[in-house]
Amino acid sequence: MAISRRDHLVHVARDEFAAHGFHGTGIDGLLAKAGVSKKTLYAHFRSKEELIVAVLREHDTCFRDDFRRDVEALATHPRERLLAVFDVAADWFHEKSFYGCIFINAIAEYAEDASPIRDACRDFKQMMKAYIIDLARAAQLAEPDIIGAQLALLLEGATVTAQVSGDKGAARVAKAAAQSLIECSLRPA
Amino acid sequence: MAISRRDHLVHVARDEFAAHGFHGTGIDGLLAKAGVSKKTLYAHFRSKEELIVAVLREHDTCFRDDFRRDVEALATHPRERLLAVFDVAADWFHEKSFYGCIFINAIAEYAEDASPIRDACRDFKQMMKAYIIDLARAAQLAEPDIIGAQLALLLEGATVTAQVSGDKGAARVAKAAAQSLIECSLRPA
DNA sequence: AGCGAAGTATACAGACCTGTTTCTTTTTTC
DNA sequence: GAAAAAAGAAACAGGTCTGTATACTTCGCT
Repeated sequence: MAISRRDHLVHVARDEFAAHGFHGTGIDGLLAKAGVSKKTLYAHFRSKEELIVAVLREHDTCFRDDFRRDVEALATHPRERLLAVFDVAADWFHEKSFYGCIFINAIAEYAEDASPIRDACRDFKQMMKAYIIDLARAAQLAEPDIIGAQLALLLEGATVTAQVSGDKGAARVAKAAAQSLIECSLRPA
Repeated sequence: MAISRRDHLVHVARDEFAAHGFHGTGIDGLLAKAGVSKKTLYAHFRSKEELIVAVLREHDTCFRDDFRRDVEALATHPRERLLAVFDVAADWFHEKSFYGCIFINAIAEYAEDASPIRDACRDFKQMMKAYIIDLARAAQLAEPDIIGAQLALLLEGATVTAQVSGDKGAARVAKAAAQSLIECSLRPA
């Protein structure tokens, strides 16, 4: 079975929002790109905001699944997987259509304290952090919560740096820092 | 002498852009908030984009000066100053009107490869990284370029995390990571 | 006092925005 | 093959956007 029009629309919308921003992407242009009529859009979503939330939620699960798969394909031992995170990130940064983290970009445009958009972004960030902490725990590091949170910050920083400065080497820098942090935690003073 | 209308406008524009985004801030509303007429705006700037660039450039120098002053006020010894960076960041995160890094937010909305907006953002990030590397060099760390770049990533990550997740404790996490990285570099294996 | 620069207020143009509606066409299902 | 559901096409409504133009007012300076 081919994918539904809804899913196709969400997929195209994700690319357009990532490339041109959320306010910068008009409904008409988006629909033309997707080859979908306005009626269909508003049959599935009540508003543009609802479409945005759907895009973010879909990207959340999609990105998570891909990321985990890639990490697990790159390394098998837990401690290596913790570092492989940054190799997967490096590949991501090098993608032709890399526009930074769509959740960060979404918050930049929708800064209201409480909104489904913000919720989706928070949820994604929490999930990623939890994943890295899980890897740290599997690696049997002494304080997985602390190290995991630190590595998550490095990943965020590398992502933003790759986006804003176009410095894709940020992934390597972050990986080196991660390595230092892990090694340090293994031989306490 | 009172500040010029131009500077006043740029200042108000910065607050509005930070709070509601660039596309989300309309010229009319902005002018009403600033108490300035449209004619005055377009006498000083040829377009909204030119105003945005002016806002970013002004914020660049303003933020840099404040940041350095605060770091230098908090600590005198180079190594302490390197850590004080994260204390200053923590204060920033706790400000009532903290909306993340305006340069990151700008790139999120204006992702074109080459534009004066992107240039302003790149310049700011490069300047901040250079500042941290300078501090690392003054602290006589073995590889100031490497450690400095790593600490810059931590600062970026903490900023984004504080913004997206509202987790202002990210500054503390980043500071702890910075401390580990510095200590590690002082006692090589 | 008077002149000119600078600012305000406001209307306007033209484009674009989101979302609705109407009518036609395609596709599915029985 | 016919009824029914889904989707396309396109016009439309009402609003907002940036940027321009016009007319009036205020302020500084001489």
